[in-house]
Amino acid sequence: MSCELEQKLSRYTPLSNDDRQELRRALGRERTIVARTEIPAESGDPSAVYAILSGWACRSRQIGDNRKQIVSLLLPGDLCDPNAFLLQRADHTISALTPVTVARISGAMLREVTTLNPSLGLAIHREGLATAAVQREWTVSLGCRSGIERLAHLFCELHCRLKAVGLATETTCPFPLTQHDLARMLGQTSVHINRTLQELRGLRLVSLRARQLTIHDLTGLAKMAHFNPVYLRFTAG
Amino acid sequence: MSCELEQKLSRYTPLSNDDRQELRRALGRERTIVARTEIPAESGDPSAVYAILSGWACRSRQIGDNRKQIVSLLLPGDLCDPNAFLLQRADHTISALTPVTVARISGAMLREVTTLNPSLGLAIHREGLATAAVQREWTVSLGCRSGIERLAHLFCELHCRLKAVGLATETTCPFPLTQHDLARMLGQTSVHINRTLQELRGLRLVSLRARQLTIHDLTGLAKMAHFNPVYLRFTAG
DNA sequence: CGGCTGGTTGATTGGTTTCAACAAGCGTGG
DNA sequence: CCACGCTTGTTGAAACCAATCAACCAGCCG
Repeated sequence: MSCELEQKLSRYTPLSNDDRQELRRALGRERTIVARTEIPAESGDPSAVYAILSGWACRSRQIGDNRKQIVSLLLPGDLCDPNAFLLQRADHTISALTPVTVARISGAMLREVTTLNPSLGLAIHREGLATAAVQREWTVSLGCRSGIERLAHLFCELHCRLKAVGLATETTCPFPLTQHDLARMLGQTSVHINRTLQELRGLRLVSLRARQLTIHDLTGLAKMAHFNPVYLRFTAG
Repeated sequence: MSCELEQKLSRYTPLSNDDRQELRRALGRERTIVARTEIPAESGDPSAVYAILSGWACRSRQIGDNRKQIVSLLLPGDLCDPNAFLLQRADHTISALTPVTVARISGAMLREVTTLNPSLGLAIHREGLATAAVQREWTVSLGCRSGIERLAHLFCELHCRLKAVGLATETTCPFPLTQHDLARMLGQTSVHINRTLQELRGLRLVSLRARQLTIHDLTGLAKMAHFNPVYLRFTAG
């Protein structure tokens, strides 16, 4: 169970040993990206995807000269289609927030594996649905959650996603994002993120120190965030 | 060219007469939904999708008792997967904003048609990519565009999408949304939408009367909105 | 040590919400 | 037919949340 992708996909539908072996076979060309640099588009194969093996990355979009919005976070076990940005290379980038390792899955390999192993195909399809649901939920957060609710919701989402791939305990998870990153994700300034963070700490809900998030009251946090994990589509277990 | 879906898909990749015929064959069970009511989930076939034949609909998400966010708009020619909300029926609904007619495409039919007609498969795949890009762009708008920029961007997006299916002229398009709808889309109150709308009119960029949008200065509007249509993935023509 | 990044704090400004009232359009029923 | 209610749009004043600007602190690393 070394591979987070394998672990995550098995949370969408049960995978046999054969499925798991095929998945490993599909992973090619591993590469490392240094923190705070852009992950270059895969030239040649427009239907290839990257699997994030370790580290955190993000999709972001620049508006004008001094505005930048992080539109999604990519965690270990996530799939990202760089083809989605082939057409818009000018203004949409995927970049590493920490040191990141990725493995390429070619379009041909993807088709081969998903037709030979329907369970894998189903799991990958559900992964796509979950990704879309996360994106919608970010829209909801930005559209109608208050500052403190947004932050609470993000913490719930990330804790849940990381726990699904074995990278979080019941109460803690790694949290390499800076307050500036959080600000660009949640549509606020880092100054205000800072104050909101203090408020959450004051309410004894979470604390964030030394790149680690500790959740003191998950129920309270979820309630404040109006967080309902069903949209992430993980099955129990 | 009566069907908007056909017209839209042909904007992603050229379609042969056979492709078009197959697409028509795939459309089943047409049904009508009255304005301001929910479109019920398709029970039974979780991989079936709906094609919007006419009218405007939206996906929306309720938070608490009095907050509601419209997360996406569904226009004629759009596909929507009601399976995406099977798992979260409680809090995510698709509802008609105007009278709407939809046609069901069963999961089996979808697979059959896309394997027999690769061009159709490609076009539908690209449609999915474009939908995801639109969702990301809404995230960007809510995250870092000002009130007036958001409204300008939405107008550009909708005009472009409607023009792609032949429902808009160079300068006008139907616009059945109320200011309250706009507010729930753009994360603001209808009062503020009202004032922003007046500002856009004052700048001679657009006017909105009698359920019709008139764009007086598309270049100016796009500039104000930081609108770049490439993300919609329509090919020229 | 110096310089850098990331975090913290305070004072001020400003964009939006909220609340409240009112006008216009429209379909319905007395 | 007009009255009535309902939805949609419009306007003003006050309150508030978050941005801005600016300064400062802590930790880290070359």
